[in-house]
Amino acid sequence: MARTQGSHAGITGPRIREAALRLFAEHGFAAVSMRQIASAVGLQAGALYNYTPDKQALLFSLMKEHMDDLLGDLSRLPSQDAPQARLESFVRFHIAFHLDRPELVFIAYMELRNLTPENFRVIEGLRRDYEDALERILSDGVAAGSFEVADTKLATLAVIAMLTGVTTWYRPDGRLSVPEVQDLYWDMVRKSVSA
Amino acid sequence: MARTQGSHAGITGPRIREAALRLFAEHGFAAVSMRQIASAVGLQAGALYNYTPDKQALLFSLMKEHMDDLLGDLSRLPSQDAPQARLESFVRFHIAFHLDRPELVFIAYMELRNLTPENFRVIEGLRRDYEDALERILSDGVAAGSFEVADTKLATLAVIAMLTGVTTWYRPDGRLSVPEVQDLYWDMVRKSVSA
DNA sequence: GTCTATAAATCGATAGAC
DNA sequence: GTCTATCGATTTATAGAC
Repeated sequence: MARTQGSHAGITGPRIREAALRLFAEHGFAAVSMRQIASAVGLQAGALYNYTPDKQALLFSLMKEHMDDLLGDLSRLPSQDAPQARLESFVRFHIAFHLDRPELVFIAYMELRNLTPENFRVIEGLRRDYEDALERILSDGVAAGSFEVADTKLATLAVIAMLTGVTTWYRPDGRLSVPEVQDLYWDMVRKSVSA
Repeated sequence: MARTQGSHAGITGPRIREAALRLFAEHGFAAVSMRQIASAVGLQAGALYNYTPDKQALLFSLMKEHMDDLLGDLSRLPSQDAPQARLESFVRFHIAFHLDRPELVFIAYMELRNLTPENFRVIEGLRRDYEDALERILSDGVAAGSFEVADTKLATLAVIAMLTGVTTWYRPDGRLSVPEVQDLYWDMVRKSVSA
């Protein structure tokens, strides 16, 4: 089955998503026009609608794939270790994953309010699943006497907020390497939930 | 000097700022039109330009005032105490201040990219002043042997990120009171910088 | 100080040619 | 699959009456 002349299916789609990702992260979903996205890929605006039914679906698709990747990678972490080891794995994973895709992280947080209600519920549910995984580690650690945490739900949100904040300041050419950042954050998290 | 008929100077201005604040926080700066703001205050769009030269100045004004309030209140905290006491004051202050104005906090972080370059530099400088105040506390504590922090700059950003995250989940009618939240976060912060 | 009216530009999305 | 052209709505901001 030969491709139609001028067709770039399989390559144009991803390029559109990458351009949208970059532009949404830089200017915000509402501030970016379909014409801007098309221009960044070398297309006219109308051609975008061969790849997405509308602008909203493009945003949702980016966020959904991001959350699926996050939960997919998370599920591959060792889950039989002691709570302290699982917490360390979580901390190092969270930092590495988020530093690897700062634009997606930014969008997944900043553009929640630009999702339609039903799309919002989907993303919010996935986010909740992720939080629950960390809370489970903390609860197990408290039950085992490894951690001393007065409120596991609050501690979960506090740790995630602390770790995710790394994307706001980390620069690859900066003072610290990723492993150094992981070590420093792990040290703080470890102490914050210790007895 | 009698006021012109129909004039509401001194009351309309603040009402416009409050409406803009609420709408920006809910939908984002770029997604809110001057007509929406005017409508929320019972005006036509043109009337807004008696109070702000343009939409950008309205956003900047909200963010600038917020940062000035933050630094003003911060400067009134006791600064002669021991590092541990100063850190506790900072943590409790940060939480109380931010929970008291979640919409401004949200905007001051989310809409940075919608500021013009010169306006961005102003806000970024004030934010840096605030971070420096916390880093000073941590550095003093390390020098005094009260804290054990491997990297005071990273610890500063980590603590601020953790604390500011409270605005994303706290609800006044929720499970925890503000003092309870302050206690829980202070416990985690205290341990995270301890020896 | 607020209004109506409007300028000038841009928006998302669609239709139809190729 | 991409193009040109366009619809209809909306945008910021301004001009001028009152």
